[in-house]
Amino acid sequence: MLDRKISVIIIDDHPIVIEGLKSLLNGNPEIDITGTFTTGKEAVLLLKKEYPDIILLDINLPDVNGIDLCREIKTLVPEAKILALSNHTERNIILQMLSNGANGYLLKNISRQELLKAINAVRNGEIYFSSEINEIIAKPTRYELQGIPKLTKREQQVLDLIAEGKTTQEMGDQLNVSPLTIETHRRNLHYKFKVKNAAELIMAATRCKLL
Amino acid sequence: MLDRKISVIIIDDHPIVIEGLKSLLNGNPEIDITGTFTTGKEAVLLLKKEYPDIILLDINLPDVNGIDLCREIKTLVPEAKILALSNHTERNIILQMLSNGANGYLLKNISRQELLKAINAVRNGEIYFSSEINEIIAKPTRYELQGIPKLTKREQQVLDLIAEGKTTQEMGDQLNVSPLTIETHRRNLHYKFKVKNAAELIMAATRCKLL
DNA sequence: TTTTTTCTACTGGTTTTCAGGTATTTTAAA
DNA sequence: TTTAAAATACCTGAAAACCAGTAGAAAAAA
Repeated sequence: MLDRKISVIIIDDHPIVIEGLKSLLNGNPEIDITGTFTTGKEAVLLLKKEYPDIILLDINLPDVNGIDLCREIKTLVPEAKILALSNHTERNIILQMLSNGANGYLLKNISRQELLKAINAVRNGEIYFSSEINEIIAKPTRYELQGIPKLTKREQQVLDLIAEGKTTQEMGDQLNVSPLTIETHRRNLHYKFKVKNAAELIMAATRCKLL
Repeated sequence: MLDRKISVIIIDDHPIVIEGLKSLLNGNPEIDITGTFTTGKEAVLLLKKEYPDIILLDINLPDVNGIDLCREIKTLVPEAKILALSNHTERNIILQMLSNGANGYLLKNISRQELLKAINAVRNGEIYFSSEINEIIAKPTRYELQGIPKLTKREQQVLDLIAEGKTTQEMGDQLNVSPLTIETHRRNLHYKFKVKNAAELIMAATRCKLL
């Protein structure tokens, strides 16, 4: 490891977070922060020229979705280790980041010690989670286990209108289809969410963040 | 202003944020960070001895609610200016902070320039909001304007059961009252939330965080 | 204690949803 | 291009929800 420093780049739109990470890492002589970016585009441009060891990646970016960006970065520089950095504690977001190639997931309340531990872990090819994240992954709720139903465009439209309190008749008028068609979509929504009426449907959809 | 430096204390449970704020403010010779705290209790203890000019206060703290803490701090050191620092963009949280004595509200994506601007503004007795916050305050949504309905115990019970997908009949059995009574409660819920069916009711109640 | 609110229950309606179907056309995938 | 999925449309009967008004008893607040 004494051949060269660990190069780290930071992608986060919050100046506070960038400065904070710099400050937490700067004390360490092995680490060299080679770039900080506030947008996904900027970061991607640099990655076409430079190849960092570690990428600290925020999920909430102004220009692109961090989850998609993760995949893009992994294809661009597959050997770089990506550490997701976020306040999101939703199980499926964490899993999506992993499936898109992240090597670890950290919450923003992380300490200097744990940050360094995480960086070392992913350098050694391990997958690292901060302790809260470990628990979230280990304890899926009933809804998370049953998965998020995949809705068609029409079904999503109908779902949105149901949430607005529209009646089947009104929805038919608005979408220019027969109310009988709307009833079919409604029935399919009930089936997909395993619920038996509109109230329960809205609850289920809300939990799945589909509303 | 040349008599002494502006003393600032920071209350935030994220090391990254504390380091970030320090780093953003340290360059300024007029500012002196006299303390950083990761819990509300620690901060309150210090405030009984020292009186800072500016308090940068996070709303999400592990031990206490930042909104309550704001009031406590304001009673303890009324002359100190409190700048709330948070990612919350919900209108009523912002207003609660103000009503509890905050002198400004900043989002955590703030830049160094704006942070300094905010500190100067509150020092001069102004109330400061970052631009996004200004917009949120200026544009209340329909729900925010109409306020949160006050429900009776029974109504809340019925609402919960509706959210579980229970029918009027089932609710009557479960609460040992006539289904006709449940219908009355249902009707009153619709009236209070200004909605016309169960789906809309669940949406409205969810927005009001009553579910 | 008086007043108000809450909970309860009823009548008599109308409207909407729900749960079975069937079937054609359009769109997307293999 | 064949196949599969999605969207469309229609039907019926039963169940549930919704509306509008009334009104007594119990509980809480003034």
